[in-house]
Amino acid sequence: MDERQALAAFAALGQEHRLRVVRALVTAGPDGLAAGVLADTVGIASTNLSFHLKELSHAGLITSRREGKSVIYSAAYAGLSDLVQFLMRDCCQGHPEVCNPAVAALAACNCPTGDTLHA
Amino acid sequence: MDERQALAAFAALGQEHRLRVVRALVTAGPDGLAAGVLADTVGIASTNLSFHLKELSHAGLITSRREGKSVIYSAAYAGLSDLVQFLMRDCCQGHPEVCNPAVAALAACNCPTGDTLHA
DNA sequence: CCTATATATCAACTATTGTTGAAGCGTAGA
DNA sequence: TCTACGCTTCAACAATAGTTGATATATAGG
Repeated sequence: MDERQALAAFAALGQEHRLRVVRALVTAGPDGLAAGVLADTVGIASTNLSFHLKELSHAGLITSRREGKSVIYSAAYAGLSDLVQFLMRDCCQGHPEVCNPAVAALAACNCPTGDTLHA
Repeated sequence: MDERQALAAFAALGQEHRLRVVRALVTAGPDGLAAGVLADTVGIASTNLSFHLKELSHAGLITSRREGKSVIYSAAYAGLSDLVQFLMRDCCQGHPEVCNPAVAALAACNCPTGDTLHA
């Protein structure tokens, strides 16, 4: 991930409605949620949601697939991961014993194992 | 961390100059960097940098201390950690075996151990 | 106490971003 | 093929954020 992508991703997350969308999708898991459900969850007009979904998609934070009349959105876990990596890269000039917060970040997800999703 | 703080933090990181400041400080480690050095590193006027530093400080992403004539800024590792935690909280509805990206995020920092910095 | 250095604040301007309503496309079922 | 539904696109407006230059505060040294 380069700076331009990271900027797009952080800017995308720095907006109330978009952050709620991403959190809803992260919670929902790989099955995702339909655009209509998201509009209700977040509480905005569908026309406005569309704008934000495009923004998030562009930033690589969500993906979409059509399913009948609905469009289903889901979190792009690899994109989220890359973003955190970008932020923490080169931390403490190669003395990571002081940059433990990433450990805490991991703990929040309670992920015991796994290696399939990250590109 | 609540939504308001997370929004402030992500919005802060979604700006070219502020993202560069944070990355420079994350790289620098706990010793931090003087405002003047940051202005040169990032390539903006000091008056403009001040504005961005206030924004980052407000968002809980950096801290500052005075040292002689200079003001030294450093990354708030706990704040960064909280932010990632907020984003990943409740992921996959309690089925974390699918949300492994946080593992990758951790790997980026190569932190073997540590528990002192996170509040 | 005066000057130089380092950083912060303020007010004005400019640029960017978010919201809304109207209209358009794709899919499903009658 | 006609109608209904779900979602997206477009153009206009409203709101917010970033930059700049002038001015102010704090510290250190002469």
